[in-house]
Formats: sequence, structure tokens, C-alpha cells
Amino acid sequence: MKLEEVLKSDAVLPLSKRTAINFFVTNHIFMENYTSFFKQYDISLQQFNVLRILKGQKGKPANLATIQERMVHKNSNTTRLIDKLITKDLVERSICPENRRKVEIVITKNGLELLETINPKLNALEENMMRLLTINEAETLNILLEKLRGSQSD
Amino acid sequence: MKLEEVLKSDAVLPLSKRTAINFFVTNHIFMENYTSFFKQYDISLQQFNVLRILKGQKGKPANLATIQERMVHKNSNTTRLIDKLITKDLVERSICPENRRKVEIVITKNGLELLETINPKLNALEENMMRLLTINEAETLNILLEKLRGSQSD
DNA sequence: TCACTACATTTGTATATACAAATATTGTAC
DNA sequence: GTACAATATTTGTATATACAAATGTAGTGA
Repeated sequence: MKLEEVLKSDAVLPLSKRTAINFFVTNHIFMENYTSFFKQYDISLQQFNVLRILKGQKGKPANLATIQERMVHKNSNTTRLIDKLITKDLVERSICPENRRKVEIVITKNGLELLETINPKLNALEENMMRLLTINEAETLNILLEKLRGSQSD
Repeated sequence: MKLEEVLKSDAVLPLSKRTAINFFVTNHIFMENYTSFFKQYDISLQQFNVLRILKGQKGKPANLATIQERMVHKNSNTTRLIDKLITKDLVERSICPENRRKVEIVITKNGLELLETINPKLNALEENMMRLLTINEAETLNILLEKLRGSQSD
């Protein structure tokens, strides 16, 4: 779908604005795909990301700062995000005995099993979202994205 | 910044997942840029978009359905979004006399002036966000984005 | 040990977003 | 003209997000 059709306007936009809008429209579609995908498992994309990070710890507990630093969307809300995962018995939280300012968060057996269930289907979803690009085009897109980010702070 | 640095992981990801994550990271940086830019004018990106759409009406009033259909991020919250713009005296709302189910929304003089103030600075922001791409690269990115969206529903 | 600073997390508040249900108005079939 | 469906918007609820302030803990110098 061309951008003009999305915006229902044939105004000529500066290239930079056109690129930005094209970007957000595409991102929004992806997000909707993710949101509806995760809904069937009763978790959010962010909650999934935390589980993925915890699994990457291979049993070693993680504290909040570690999790936040590895999340794509950093926010100060990790406490409440973890609260929700605890309610669902997907992670456990305890106070770090060496430094009681810290908390130690580990993924539960339930959490690991949920990841095992989700991961292959998520990969299929992502394959499908990208299916209209050839491998070369996808590689080019990645190069452009990293170039675009360049030295920009996040 | 390479994706591996962002994620602080050197795991090998499938190309489709790598592309998707690269996408969200970049999108998030852009959004932060927009959010902090609009904050100085005490409006949100979405509120700005509504003003932009109303200006495109060239005096003709728009109803909610029209505005929603032209917004990038469609949501059912346009009523409350308009409420905020009314509070700031940027738009006016009245009941459509021919069909009282509809509302008629027009941008005020204040709203138009705000757009005039914002637009050149917004263009500069967008130029800056895209500054690390050449014109050809930006064109390629647009082509890839539209190809990626293809026939996907939004 | 007392004050002070830094650290790690939690909480409060405002705003944003998505989805579903409710309300009000209009059009239509009988 | 009454019931019913369609249209347009509004409201309620749950969740998400961003930012700032508050809390509790640890380290440090006098």
C-alpha cells in the first residue's frame, strides 16, 4: 500500500517526512501483528521480552537494572511489569541477600515452557511479516536501519 | 549503533527477527525525538496530526470518522483527543445540523498559528533524523517499506 | 556514629492506547 | 408509524508508557 493511499492525500511531502511517516505506518502494522499474536498467550510483547531476557541469563538471577538495560523499550515500569509476570507464575522475585537494594528475578519452569511454546510460532509470524522482501532486500533494510540510527542517542 | 550493541547479546537471530527488532529500535528512537519535540508546544504527536488533517480541510469542517480514517494510528479515542485540543482552544466542535449524529470539527485561528510555528521546525527535526542517509538511500528505504507493507492489512 | 551521597527499586500521577459497550440519531421495511 | 438495523460518537475499563518523587539500603568521610 502506497503512502498516499494510507494518508488519503496526494500532497507532495519532503523526503524526510515521507520516510518518517512511511516508517510509523509500517511499524504500527507490525505492532498490531505482535499485539494480537501475544494476546492468545495472555502476555504482552514487553512481558515476553522480559521472559526472553531472563531465559538468556541461563538460571542466573537478573536484577531490574539488568533487565531494563536489555529491553528495547526502556521504561521505569519494570517493577509493575514483573508484578504481572509473578501473578501469572512466569517469574519469581526475591531480595538479593548481598545487597538488599537489589532484587533477583528468575524465570520459572512455567515461564520457560511458555517460551518454548511461543518461540516457534513467533518465528513463523516474523517470517510472514517479512515475506514480501527477498533476503537481499531484508539485508539492505537492516543496513539502512543501522545507518539511520548511526550515532543517534536512544 | 549495531543491533548487537543495543541488545547486549551476540546471539545469532533469524533475519526476519533481526529485521523486526532493528525496526522497533529505530522507531522508538524516532518516537522519542517526536515526543520531546512536541512537548515544548504542549501537544502530542497525535494532537498535531489532527491539527494537520483539519488544516488540510481548508476550512471545511471534518467529522470524527474522517479524522480517524486519515490518522496513522487509528484509535477509538478521537473524542478525547479532540477534547484536549478544545481545552487548548486549537479546535472547535459543533453538532452537524444535517445529521445530528455527526460532529463538525474545525481548526481555530490559534490552531493554524501553532501549525505555522511548528511546521518549519518539525521539518528541520525530520531532516536531522534522516541526515545519516543519502537521498538515494532514503528513496530505497521508502521503496522497501512500501514493499514490506504490500498487501498487509492495517 | 552522624550526616551525606549514591544506588536500586517502588510508587504516584498524567497521559496514551485498545477494545467493548452504551448512547443517540437516522434510515428502512413492513 | 413501529420495530429493527445502521451510523456516528461517546464512555467505561484495562493496560501501557513516561516522568518525577519517594522509599529503603549501602557506602564514605569527618
